[in-house]
Amino acid sequence: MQISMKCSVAVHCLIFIHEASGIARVTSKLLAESTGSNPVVIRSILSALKKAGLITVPRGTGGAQLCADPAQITLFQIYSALEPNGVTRLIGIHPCQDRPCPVAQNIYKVLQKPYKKIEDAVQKAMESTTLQSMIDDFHALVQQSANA
Amino acid sequence: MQISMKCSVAVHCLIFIHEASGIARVTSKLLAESTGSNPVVIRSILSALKKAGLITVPRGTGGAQLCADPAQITLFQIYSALEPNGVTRLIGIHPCQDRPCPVAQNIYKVLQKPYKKIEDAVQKAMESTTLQSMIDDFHALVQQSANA
DNA sequence: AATTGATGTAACTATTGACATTACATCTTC
DNA sequence: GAAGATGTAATGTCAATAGTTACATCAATT
Repeated sequence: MQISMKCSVAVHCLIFIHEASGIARVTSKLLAESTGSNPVVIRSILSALKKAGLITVPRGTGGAQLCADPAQITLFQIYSALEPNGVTRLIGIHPCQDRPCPVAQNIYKVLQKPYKKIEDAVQKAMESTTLQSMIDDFHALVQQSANA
Repeated sequence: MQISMKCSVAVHCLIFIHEASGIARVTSKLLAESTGSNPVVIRSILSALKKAGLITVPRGTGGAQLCADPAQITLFQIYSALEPNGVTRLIGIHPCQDRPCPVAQNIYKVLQKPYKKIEDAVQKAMESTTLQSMIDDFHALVQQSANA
């Protein structure tokens, strides 16, 4: 399993919501068209972001809005909102502890240290990226293509 | 997709091969029993490790052996041997570049920087773990349970 | 209050990928 | 040549992901 596309879609939605703020009412249908996804999929992602306290989604009328400072929202927060077990689920160890082999009985513990190192590295990398930095990059890219 | 169990099985095999060196002839059947996996799966893993120059597997007779210093074999080498696109495949971005929305057209580029950061972090974490360090941890664990 | 358009969810389907298994050709040693 | 091992293609199985349909609920407008 990978860092699912849900994560990239979520970032997409958050940037969209930020850019549309005060301009348009952002509905799941609109986001579905922009992301090439499905309104139901979008709603489930927005629901997760909502539970994490990153956005508000008024019921009935729609119109999602950020409810936190983009500079304070990290990629790790976004990812964690979507994936219950977070970084842990990125890694799998084959089950074999019941085997009569000493390697089999200890491989799990042997792998724990290096795998934890990887998880921590991923978390740190995600925490070092904020929504604001991605919005800034987005603006720079739009500016570039406007000049071309 | 995740760092597949192939990777943990591969480490399992390499430790097994190291420990059995000079004691027993390590066949895919033996490794399958120890890992709780299947001889064919083991053979495909050994084949990848062989191509990466980490082990030798004599045809016909079997008896895999390390052909590199465990202190020089990193987890990243092991993982890269198994997964063709390495760390890149850990991450997915939804396809939407053909959409008429500026966010859709730029989201791929916006995500490249943070995702590259994650990949680099994973690679570094993997490179900092050697087979030797895992073998050492394994020995310590065996020693512990012998004392208990 | 009826209509419209939106969200919140459950349920189902389709697809993909990982792993397991079968089968068989090939190779080495005895 | 027989036995046992590897190399590999082909198939089966299962879980996870994404897409879709359906419908209850809600808020604003008329």
